[in-house]
Amino acid sequence: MTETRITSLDVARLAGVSQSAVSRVFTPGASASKKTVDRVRKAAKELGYRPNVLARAIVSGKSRIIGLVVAYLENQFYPQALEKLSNALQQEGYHVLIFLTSQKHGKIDDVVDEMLDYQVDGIVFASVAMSSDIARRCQNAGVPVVQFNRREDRKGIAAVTSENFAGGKAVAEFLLAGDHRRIAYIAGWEGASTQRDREAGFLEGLKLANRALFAREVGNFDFEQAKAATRAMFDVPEDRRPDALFVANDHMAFIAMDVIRHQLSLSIPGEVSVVGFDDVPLAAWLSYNLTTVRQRAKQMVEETVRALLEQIEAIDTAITRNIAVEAPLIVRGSARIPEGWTDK
Amino acid sequence: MTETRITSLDVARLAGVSQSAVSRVFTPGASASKKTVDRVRKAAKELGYRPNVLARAIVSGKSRIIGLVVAYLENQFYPQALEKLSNALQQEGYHVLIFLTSQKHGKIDDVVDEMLDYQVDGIVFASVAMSSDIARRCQNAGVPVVQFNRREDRKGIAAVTSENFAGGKAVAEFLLAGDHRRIAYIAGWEGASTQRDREAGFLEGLKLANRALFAREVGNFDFEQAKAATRAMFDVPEDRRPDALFVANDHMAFIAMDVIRHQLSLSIPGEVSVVGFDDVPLAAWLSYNLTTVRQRAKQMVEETVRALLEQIEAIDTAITRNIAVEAPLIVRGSARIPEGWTDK
DNA sequence: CTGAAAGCGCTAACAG
DNA sequence: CTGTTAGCGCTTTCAG
Repeated sequence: MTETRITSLDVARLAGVSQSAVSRVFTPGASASKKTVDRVRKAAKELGYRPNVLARAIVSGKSRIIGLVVAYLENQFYPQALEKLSNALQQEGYHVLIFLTSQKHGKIDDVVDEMLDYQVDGIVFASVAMSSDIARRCQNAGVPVVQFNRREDRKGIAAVTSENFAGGKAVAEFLLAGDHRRIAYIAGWEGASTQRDREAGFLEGLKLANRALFAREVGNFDFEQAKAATRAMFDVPEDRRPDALFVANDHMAFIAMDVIRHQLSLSIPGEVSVVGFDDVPLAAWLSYNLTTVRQRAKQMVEETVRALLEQIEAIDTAITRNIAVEAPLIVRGSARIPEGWTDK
Repeated sequence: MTETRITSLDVARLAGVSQSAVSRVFTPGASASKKTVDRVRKAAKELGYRPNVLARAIVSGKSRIIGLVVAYLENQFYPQALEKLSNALQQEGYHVLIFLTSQKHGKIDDVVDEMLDYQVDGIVFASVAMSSDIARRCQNAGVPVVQFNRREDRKGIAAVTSENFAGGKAVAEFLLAGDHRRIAYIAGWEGASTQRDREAGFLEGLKLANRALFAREVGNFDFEQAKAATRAMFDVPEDRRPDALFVANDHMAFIAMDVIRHQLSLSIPGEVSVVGFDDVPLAAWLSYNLTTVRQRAKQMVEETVRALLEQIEAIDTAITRNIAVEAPLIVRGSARIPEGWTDK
């Protein structure tokens, strides 16, 4: 076996045409006579030739690689989104260079440099905080950026999220309708727009009914912290214990449920109603059967890809904008269902 | 803002040296006087220069990209492994081009072509069936391959797995020691070596005690199929119902537990003991608290990276071999614990 | 439509 | 150690 790379020149020789003819045949916006095309294709197949993407990238400036930065895959929402995103981009002829990174500050700057080194055609930041410096660097390099599941107030970066505010508000309305008296909230990382928007919507919903939050803890989207937060909130005398809990995402809601049920032996939804946010597959499993707000991952991904390609192929007018996908409340069994409640 | 790429030539001019001097400074096996290095580095920093990885790849033949093919991310074991793998490779200066693909036959062939197009330095196949054709194509292209969590009997491809046979056997011993009478098994996809090895070890364990399997169904590592399999197995008169169940992986074990507990109202481990395989994070959560065999993802990843780099940097003798990582039984609460049982 | 020629940005001999 | 000189495999003018 050869181990030698077959080049367009090899094909050209076999087909009896020039090397540039071969190039044209394999270039989308080509122009070649049917005769040439046929001969080249035949020779190419015979040799098993495939254009060298790297060489093409270097000269055309388009690598057809999209950089993807994800902070952590523990929360089931991200693997799921990653899977969809990868498939959608592959569909469009792009490939995904993946970077998993902690939120650590220096780290992410390095990551951006490394992506730029590969001349990625675009970058998706999934739920990672972005310094304005990063945005600037990407812009300088002419690389489109879109944020997935987090938005920045700062203008100029496209972002795709759910309607987090509306989702949070809907949870408040649902809990209120269920006649809950002591409504509590476990927050995610307060630097995250998702967290802020969900909480703001939730509080707005309470406020419209002239009600205030009964208790609040911060779980930081982290497993251990959410566990501690739940214990702090519920391991108290009964009269100070919440009867309803909204958790900023499903991942934390699960551990909250575990603590409430298995460590404190309280019944859900009998003594405590729990509502989450995301609707990851696990939420539907019978052990949790979690009432939650659904993030439509598929739509979010579609919008992300659209926003990205729009910028990449932009003749000029790529309007960077924030897109929010509708997020419906999915009623299951972890929270008391108000009498006569019907899903919309 | 410029938008123009800074090249080594720009740096050379500013530093007052030749272009190749710049190249040398940025090439690991370089040789340049301290003076040159300093001047180049300074000029580079001033311009914000970074070598173009693609150009480097094309001429050096090394892209420092590793292709990763994963079948599905639903099973928590894979996101977890992916995260570790990505980090480990980044540590070594490699980057991961990720391909998520169904097992569909044509698909994976295309994927390999696409990776080869990018001149990946190596490929990791995580739990995907490999045709011998694929192996050959990679070998032809001189691209090292290692399989993660699946091995092929065919020689010539390195593979990293757990000690699946021993793990399965340990489960049998544990269940036997727990005095279970009707021991059942839910299998994964029968084309997978992991499935075969786990089952073979399990059966061997039973056989050594002169016992046979009481019932067997196939779950194919699939959520819905595992659900159906569990129902078929347990929704029967009590005298035909197993009192112990080994499931080929945690992912299926969870749904089995849900069906047993919440649909059939049987108690675990009171009426049925359940044991899984993988020890994904969810297994430790209180709702499941699953006794299972641990796959040491960290070690598996380390071995994978080692095997890969060994082949990539191979002077010549890269012995392709199968590596099996020890897989200990983790005793939790989903299966009756034999009296006097102590973890080793 | 086609071939010749000029690069893309970089590494790797090769003489000094 | 350094600069000069060839390329790597491909796209893209530019004349025909």
